[in-house]
Amino acid sequence: MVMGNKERILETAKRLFGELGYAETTYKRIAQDAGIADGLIAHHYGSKENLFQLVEITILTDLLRKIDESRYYASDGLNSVLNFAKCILKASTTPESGFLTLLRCSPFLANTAGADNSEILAVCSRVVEKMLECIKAGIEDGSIRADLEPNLAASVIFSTVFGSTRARLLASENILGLNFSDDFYPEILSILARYLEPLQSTKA
Amino acid sequence: MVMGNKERILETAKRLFGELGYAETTYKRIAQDAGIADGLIAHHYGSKENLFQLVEITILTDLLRKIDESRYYASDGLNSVLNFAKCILKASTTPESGFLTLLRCSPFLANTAGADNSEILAVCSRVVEKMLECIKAGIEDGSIRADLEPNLAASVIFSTVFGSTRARLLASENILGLNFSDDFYPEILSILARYLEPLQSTKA
Amino acid sequence: MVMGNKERILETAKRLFGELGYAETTYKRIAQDAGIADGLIAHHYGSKENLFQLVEITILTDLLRKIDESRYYASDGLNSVLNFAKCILKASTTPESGFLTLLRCSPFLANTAGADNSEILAVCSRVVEKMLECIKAGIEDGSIRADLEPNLAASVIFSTVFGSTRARLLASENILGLNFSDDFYPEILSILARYLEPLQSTKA
Amino acid sequence: MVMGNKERILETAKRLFGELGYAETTYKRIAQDAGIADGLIAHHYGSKENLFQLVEITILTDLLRKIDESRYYASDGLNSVLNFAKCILKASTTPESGFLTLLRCSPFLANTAGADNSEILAVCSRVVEKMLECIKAGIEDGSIRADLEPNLAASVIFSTVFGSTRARLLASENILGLNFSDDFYPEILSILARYLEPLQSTKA
DNA sequence: GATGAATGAGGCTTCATTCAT
DNA sequence: CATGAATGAAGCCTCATTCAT
Repeated sequence: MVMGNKERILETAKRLFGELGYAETTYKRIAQDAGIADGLIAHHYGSKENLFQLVEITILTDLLRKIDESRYYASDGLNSVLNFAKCILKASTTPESGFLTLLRCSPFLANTAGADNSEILAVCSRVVEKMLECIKAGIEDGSIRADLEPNLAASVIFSTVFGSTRARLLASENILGLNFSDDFYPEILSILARYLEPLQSTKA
Repeated sequence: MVMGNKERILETAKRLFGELGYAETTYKRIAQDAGIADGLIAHHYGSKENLFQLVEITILTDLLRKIDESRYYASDGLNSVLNFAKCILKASTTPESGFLTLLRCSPFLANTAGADNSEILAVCSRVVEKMLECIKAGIEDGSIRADLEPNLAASVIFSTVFGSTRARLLASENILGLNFSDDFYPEILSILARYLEPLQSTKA
Repeated sequence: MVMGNKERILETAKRLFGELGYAETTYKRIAQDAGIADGLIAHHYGSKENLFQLVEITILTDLLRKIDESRYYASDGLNSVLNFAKCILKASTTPESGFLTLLRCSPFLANTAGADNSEILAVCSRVVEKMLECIKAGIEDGSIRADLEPNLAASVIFSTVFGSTRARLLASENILGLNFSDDFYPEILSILARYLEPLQSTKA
Repeated sequence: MVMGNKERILETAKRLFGELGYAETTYKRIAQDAGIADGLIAHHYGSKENLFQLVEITILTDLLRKIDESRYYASDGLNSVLNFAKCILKASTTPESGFLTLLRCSPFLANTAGADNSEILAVCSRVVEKMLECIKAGIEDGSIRADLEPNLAASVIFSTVFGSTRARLLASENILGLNFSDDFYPEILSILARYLEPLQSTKA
């Protein structure tokens, strides 16, 4: 199937926002990389801010779908949380997912002052709520320890997962002396598992 | 003591880079906020990129000093690692520290393509190495479990700590539905402690 | 035929570089005189330096064409050299030729340090080589005295011809007490002719 | 003798105007090269334009003195003209003379529009008049052919001499394919001599 | 005399956006 | 839908010049 110009612009923008950041991704650059005329971008998407938001929403929506799929394979609440985390970690290693854009240009950080983020925030909220659901289900079914406050746990999980993807990105750009080996993500997941699981001592 | 213009520019820039990000922090804005003429910035600091790097280095160096101080109070390797983490978490709640700038404009993300980051990276490396020292000392003195690979542990710690500061920042900007309560940072610290400590079962 | 904006910019720049020199020919001035917006200059020509080089090349190329034409009317080598000189002298009295720009902003003198002149120099070299051809042809056909070293002769001819156009320009700007009468260029040509011709004594 | 700051500024400026041209010779650059503070230039010389004019006048006055000296050695009018030319050619090969500045920043071409050149022009006029004197003396004493119109002859001489110094400069900057050998200036002088001398045939 | 901080105008250039074709 | 010329605001930076010390 041939990709239409409109879609090609979106794909190119998704990649460039991730590689260059919001400010350095220009209309001209997008047009060049997509092989179309400057004006066509505005023609299809209006403003740069608008295009950016659409990119973010697309990425988040795709991620959300993946997360939903992953739940299907989870045997209990704990596993649905861990699968959730795995989805995010996997996206961070999949260039086409556009996850890089999320990291570089967090909707919160990249946009021009005063822009209307409400749409993006709505999708973000859905992600958060889905996580809360998973946690609560885990507490319910006994796979997650009952003394956890769901909101706090969600905060911990998101910060740990996104923190590790971001750290890995920085390391991959050759910045710190640290090597992020293949053990890194598994280590993060095991920490999360230990954090969520009921105390093992009782099992022994 | 009265602050000279040169220092005032640096302070203003530190704040603005944190609040607005690199791209939206303009000469004009800095000059207005500092109450001086546009040209003075270039006079004292050469270029925007240069000023930015100086800001980052200042922040990182201050942080490094705090970390060194914190080690004085640590009884063993484990505690020096945890104090290290506490220093970073504390900086994230101290506006004057400029930590916000670090989060928004990671040296890795903010600068224009092709800039020379070597100086900043040198300071970053010192932070990383200091952490590695702490971990190794802990393994040596038995306060940290011996089966940990120091590099992997450092990766985990940095990603967890910076991830949590970043998540808290995003939440503080009212972005997610999550409330980051006062329990959040303690929770992060306790997770790290559990991750590093030798297995408790022997104590029982 | 209506002149497009792109061409109008080039024409305006050609004139202004000649009248004001490189440094004082500003984007704003070009835009005003051409009746277009500042940004259009960069849009069409990239940079001021680039525009300047294009102007120079255009002028030199036009001159080269005239020189080629003039050769058609030359009966022998000597005449082709003299026609060559006449072409340059004529250009210096033809405002549209842009010759003034050549005098004011010699490629050698006007550009900012470190610019890439190679293209201009290539055209210059073609002018020089064409002159050498003419001289050698004249020596061959006996119309130019055989004891002349072609390189030296070319140096003399160029310095004399360009020197006279430059002196005339300065005088025309009312600078010296000297009046450059209509006899001036003919006098220069006759000096060149005497310099090149075989000794007349043989004719007598 | 130690050079005072004021004099050092003048010397440095003389050199830099020659090397860089008017526009690219900045206060900062002069101050750096002279090893003094920025503000001192304005303190001593007022404006850049003023400093430039002083430089030019200094150069021209020095040249005028040399020309006067050369006349002392001339046996007749023709020789005084040729010595005059020799003085100029010699200055063009003497860096300290500042002649380069005359070539690069002809008073006529370099200054900002609307500047008051009257002082420089006065010195220029003295140079021109001195040349006219020499020519007339030569006609008077029979060493220069009587049918020459003095003004025209002066124009020819100046344009030829300055033209050759300028061409040599361009060549020395490696610009054309032409090599300006040591024969060049002698050739120019011999052409001038032939131009001025009474017809030799009568002597034979 | 000497310093160098400070000013502010202006230069080149980039860029999102508009619009005629 | 598509092009790319055109706009003009704004950004970074340079620079001559002033001035307090």
